[in-house]
Amino acid sequence: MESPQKTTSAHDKLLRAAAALFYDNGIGGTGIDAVVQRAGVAKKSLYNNFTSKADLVSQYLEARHAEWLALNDARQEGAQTPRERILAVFDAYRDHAEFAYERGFRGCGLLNAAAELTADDPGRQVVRRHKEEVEALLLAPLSELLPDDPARAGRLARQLSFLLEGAMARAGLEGSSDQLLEARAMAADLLVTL
Amino acid sequence: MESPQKTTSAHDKLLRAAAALFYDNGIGGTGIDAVVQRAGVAKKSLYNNFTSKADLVSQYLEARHAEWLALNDARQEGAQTPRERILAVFDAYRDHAEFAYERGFRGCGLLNAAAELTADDPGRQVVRRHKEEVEALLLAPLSELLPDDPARAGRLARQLSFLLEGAMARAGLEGSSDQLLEARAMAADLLVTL
DNA sequence: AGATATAGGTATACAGACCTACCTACTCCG
DNA sequence: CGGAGTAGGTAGGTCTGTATACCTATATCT
Repeated sequence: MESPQKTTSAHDKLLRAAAALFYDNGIGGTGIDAVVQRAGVAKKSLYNNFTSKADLVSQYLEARHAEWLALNDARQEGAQTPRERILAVFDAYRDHAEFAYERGFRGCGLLNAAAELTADDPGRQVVRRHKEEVEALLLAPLSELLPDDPARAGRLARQLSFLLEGAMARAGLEGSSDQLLEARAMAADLLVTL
Repeated sequence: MESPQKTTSAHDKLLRAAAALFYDNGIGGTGIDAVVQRAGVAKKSLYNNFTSKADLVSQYLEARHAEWLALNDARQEGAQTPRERILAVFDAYRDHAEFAYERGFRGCGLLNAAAELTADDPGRQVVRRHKEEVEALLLAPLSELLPDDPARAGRLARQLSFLLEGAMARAGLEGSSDQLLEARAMAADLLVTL
């Protein structure tokens, strides 16, 4: 089987430790030794569960994406109208921002990672997929609201996703997640005319 | 005096080389040796002109900020109305995006650097100042357009700056600067109602 | 011209990176 | 039970990074 949870599998402990350190100090700024020390496991265990640091990074990115999806699903549960489903995406982003580790909020972990990965790194693909998925989640309700104008729905989805991304980038710079609330309010404003 | 241009001062050669390498490979991904080799300069010269790599990074960030300001000034020359002055800021960002080195476009160098710098790094302060300055450049014409509603002008400036930032972040991910054109069009749309 | 500062170039200290090796111990499973 | 797989722990190997030292050569300034 995959891993029927022995105590708390070394794999999970490593991923959790890597998540905190990668987010706080950056990927390049985090050494293998720091990860195993924080995880409280032997270095051997790391290389039993991951083929390399790049593999650990890749799984870290996937995990953060999955983490956000779960938060979004939870928010979508409570959303009824298309308009609420759009704002739920903004709420999910804000929820995700609460995942700050000890060094404080530093913006979107996926975006930060992409900024530090080289252009050909496979990890960037994960980040691109994430952003596409978010945009699709914005587009679906908009298409419902504007069934006769798909072009406008597409432009609006893109605009909202830019807004979200920009708010996240600025939030990371300032170290606060207030910008995500602002962005949500802006999105709500844009939607009242529909 | 400062440095009355001997031939092409080592300081400039180093900054130019660092700019290309930092932008293409990231700051952490760029070693001192690579910088001096590309600059065609001795390592001694680096440590004569800069106290450390951190100093080089800091001056790199300042230089990119100044570079953008120059591009913006040029664009503002041709702008007459407040509306044009706002769109000129978007144009300047697009101009700046054309500063791609051999590895292609990778988004806003300042934002990428901030993503990879730790929370307490002084370099982040430079990036914050840059973003504040951009937002101020957006706010001034909006205050002219909305002299009786400064609150709305402020919100709009912030929204436009989020739009710009988000487009830049996405553009860096995709490796293309088309998103900046989209953002300019969105901004133009938002301004027609004023 | 002579003094001072800057530059080239190589060698090197010193730390930290990623990864592997070896040995021991526990646990799972037929 | 006995063997295989996973885990802990330490040690080391190789590479790369930042920064300095030393010596020579060139350029600038009085």
